[in-house]
Amino acid sequence: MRHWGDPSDRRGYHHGNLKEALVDAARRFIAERGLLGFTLADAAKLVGVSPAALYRHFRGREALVAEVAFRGFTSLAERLARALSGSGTPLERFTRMGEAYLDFAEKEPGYYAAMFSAGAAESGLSALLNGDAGQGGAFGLLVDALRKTFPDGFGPVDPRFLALEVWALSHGIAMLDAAGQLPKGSGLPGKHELLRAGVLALVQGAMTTRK
Amino acid sequence: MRHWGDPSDRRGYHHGNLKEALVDAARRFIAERGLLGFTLADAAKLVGVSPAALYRHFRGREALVAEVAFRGFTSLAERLARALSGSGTPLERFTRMGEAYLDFAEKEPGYYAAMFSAGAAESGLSALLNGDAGQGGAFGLLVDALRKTFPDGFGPVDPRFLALEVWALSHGIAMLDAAGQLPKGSGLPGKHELLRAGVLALVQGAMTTRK
DNA sequence: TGTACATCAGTGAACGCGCGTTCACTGATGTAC
DNA sequence: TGTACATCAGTGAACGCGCGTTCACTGATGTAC
Repeated sequence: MRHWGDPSDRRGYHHGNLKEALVDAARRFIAERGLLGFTLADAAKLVGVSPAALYRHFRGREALVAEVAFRGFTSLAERLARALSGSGTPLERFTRMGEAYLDFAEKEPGYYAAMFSAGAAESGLSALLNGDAGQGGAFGLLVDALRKTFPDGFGPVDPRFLALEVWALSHGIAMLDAAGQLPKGSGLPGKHELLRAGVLALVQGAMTTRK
Repeated sequence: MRHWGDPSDRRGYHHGNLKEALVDAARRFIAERGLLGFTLADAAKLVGVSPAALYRHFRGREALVAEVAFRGFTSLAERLARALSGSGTPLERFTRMGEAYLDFAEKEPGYYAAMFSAGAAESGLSALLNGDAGQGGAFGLLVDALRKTFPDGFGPVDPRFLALEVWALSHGIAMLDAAGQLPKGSGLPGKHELLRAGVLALVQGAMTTRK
């Protein structure tokens, strides 16, 4: 079986799938070495192409990273939607969505780093985040999920406010985990339980808030 | 008044306070341009010294960044401790501690970025985080604060577990805010209210958890 | 108090390196007739 | 079907740059006698 991104993919002079292969290589290098450690030269070499070939498909390094981030947001939204549309009670599905988020951050650190890098917010990617669920926006998806999971609402609390809290907690756990700053072997439950219990507490806290 | 870090500080051939000035310059540059954008050459120039002078005080770039991170942890722990030892009810002081955390992340992005950079966990700095409160560990401080603020405990929930949740939420809010990914002008309350309400919900959630 | 000397914080020039990017080019592909 | 030609995805060599780091050095400081 042949894999894109492998130098042996080359079908002669034309690669045939260079753009995809470059995005894939970038994602992998960012995952391995971080956004700092990723270089165009390495990506080109991995793909089996000269460094200059990249410029047929991207304006430059920044554009390539932005493309990785873009695909990351798309992929994340897909996974969250899939987790949410599974079987079980609404609360179970909502919980599974949280797990899917942490899994994504852990298994796709390349995507995740690109998505939340310094320049990501400026390059119009935030629309992907804050867009409606129908437009594939991950945040909109979360808000919708909250509305469906808890149809009675949260009293005076705006679902978007609650969604922000859930997201911030998820993001914080994911970042601390990625940085190796969650205590290991302390006898404490792991990150998934951390998120599950935290989300439950946030939701319950919102529901018991009365004007 | 003269400031360290200003080229005019030079008292002739010997700087007199070069180490401090370099750490300060590094912190400022990291704040302005991020960890990627910070260079030793810029720091040396700002301080008014040749790039080579740095090597009298640090083994290299990495060591300088580690020193910035070290001071960041120390400074954060001090501020948290100060916020906690103020006036008011325990809950008020605990809330103020959360605000101090967010303020630190916002006002000292140089420290914060260095503290939570990729290499920070490996360089023994995690001890500063996870150490006891008596040793100045910020996390230990948080655990202690929870114990004192809620002397009745949290039923079956380990205070360290709750502290992790609070910290992850704080960190997540701070990171999203720094990346410009918290929605602005949406009519939603700001980050401080986000943290206050979130922490309250987490604490209440823990208190109402019964085996 | 004055002098010799050890110490050490600085200089400044240079280094090797690897980066992102450019350029004129060439080989492959697809289409018109 | 065969040929001419436009298109365009690749090459490969080179670029300028700025980085972190080194080196032999020099000037200032402090101490012993």
